[in-house]
Amino acid sequence: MATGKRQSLGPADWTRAALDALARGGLAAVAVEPLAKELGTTKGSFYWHFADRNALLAATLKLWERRDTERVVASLDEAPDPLSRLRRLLHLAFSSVGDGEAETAGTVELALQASASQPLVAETLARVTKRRLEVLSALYVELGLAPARARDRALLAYTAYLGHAQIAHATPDLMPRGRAFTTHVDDVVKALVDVD
Amino acid sequence: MATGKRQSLGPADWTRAALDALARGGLAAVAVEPLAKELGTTKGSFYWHFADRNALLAATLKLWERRDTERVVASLDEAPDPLSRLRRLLHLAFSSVGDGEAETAGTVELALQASASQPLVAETLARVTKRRLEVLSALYVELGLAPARARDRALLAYTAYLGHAQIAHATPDLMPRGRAFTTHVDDVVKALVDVD
DNA sequence: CCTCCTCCATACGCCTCCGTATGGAGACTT
DNA sequence: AAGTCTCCATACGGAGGCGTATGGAGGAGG
Repeated sequence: MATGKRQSLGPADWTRAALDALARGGLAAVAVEPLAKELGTTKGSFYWHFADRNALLAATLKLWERRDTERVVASLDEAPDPLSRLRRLLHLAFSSVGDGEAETAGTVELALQASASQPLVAETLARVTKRRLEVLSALYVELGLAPARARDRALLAYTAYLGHAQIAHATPDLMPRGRAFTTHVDDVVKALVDVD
Repeated sequence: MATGKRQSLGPADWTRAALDALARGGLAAVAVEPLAKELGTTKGSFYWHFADRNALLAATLKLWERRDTERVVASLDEAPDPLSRLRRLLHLAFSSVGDGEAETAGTVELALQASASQPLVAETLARVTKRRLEVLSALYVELGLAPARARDRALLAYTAYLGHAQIAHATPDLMPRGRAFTTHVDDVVKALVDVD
């Protein structure tokens, strides 16, 4: 009977905090003692629920991957024709990355991308990226492209998204703002959808 | 040995080693004691030539930026017409990033991109990115695009390059190999050059 | 030869993080 | 009420990094 309102912490609290820290400060920020301080507790609590830091990392990555998968399949509906779906998907992805100041989306992904030397990170990143590429590729196939070319275009679209997120995060001053941002996204989507 | 005839180390040796370490292990690898061990010396040497770690970082970033600038202006010649130049530039950039195993180019850039929280890093990264975008933008203008659209296309090309490098570095298994890689790059260049 | 000045080695204190050991404070059972 | 189990606090040892202090080794100059 653990559900309900317990005042004591569970593993879920730690993974949630770790995911937050990961988004804010990268992989290095997923550290036991700082997280403990942030949660108002001590390491004693952590090492009760987890074997070591790596176990927390694994759980955190799992949580992120699960959320991401849900998000992907969720956004896959809406709009019947493939062209609209692709447009909508790209537009959402590129817009969410960060106009102005709100930089909520994609920061975890960038943090992981930066720490791909860690095997655990590399694995989950590979899985997620693979899945996204498959989704994109399928959409291009629906648009009438041959599988090989569809995969190329999917890769281009995804790399563009990645770099877009990268710029928006690292050097946001070089990203157009407000109206210019909107037109830029429109232009990008147009270029990526256009399959001559 | 190579440069002068001094067997004692100078600041240049440290910055070169630091740049290497930066490419290999990211910003965290630019650490005094590990570098000292690698150079076969101790911290005593380092703190004679530099005030602190931050000074080394500044010098290292400066070195990279200088090299990068030279590389950019050097690759800007060759080929008379703008379309050939753009093609050549993009092809070079995307190809150098890492077919197969050789991952020499762009790793420093990715390391910096990952550590943009550091103000020093953010500054130099912004300068370099800005300059590259200007070069690309100018090329698109030469191709006949209006300045605003040229800048959008330049940003798209650069973000695609960034993401391309990102994928090649973090999840190289998802990048086509050999012949497929070549055709992919061709396809990408074609899509980026095409300005309908 | 002696001295000074450059360059580096060694040793130290401080900090942050990891992981372990151990001793409770509560709650829950019997 | 006593025992037991869950969860956490505290204390400890170790590793690795930063920066400082201090003492040479060795050549340049007098």
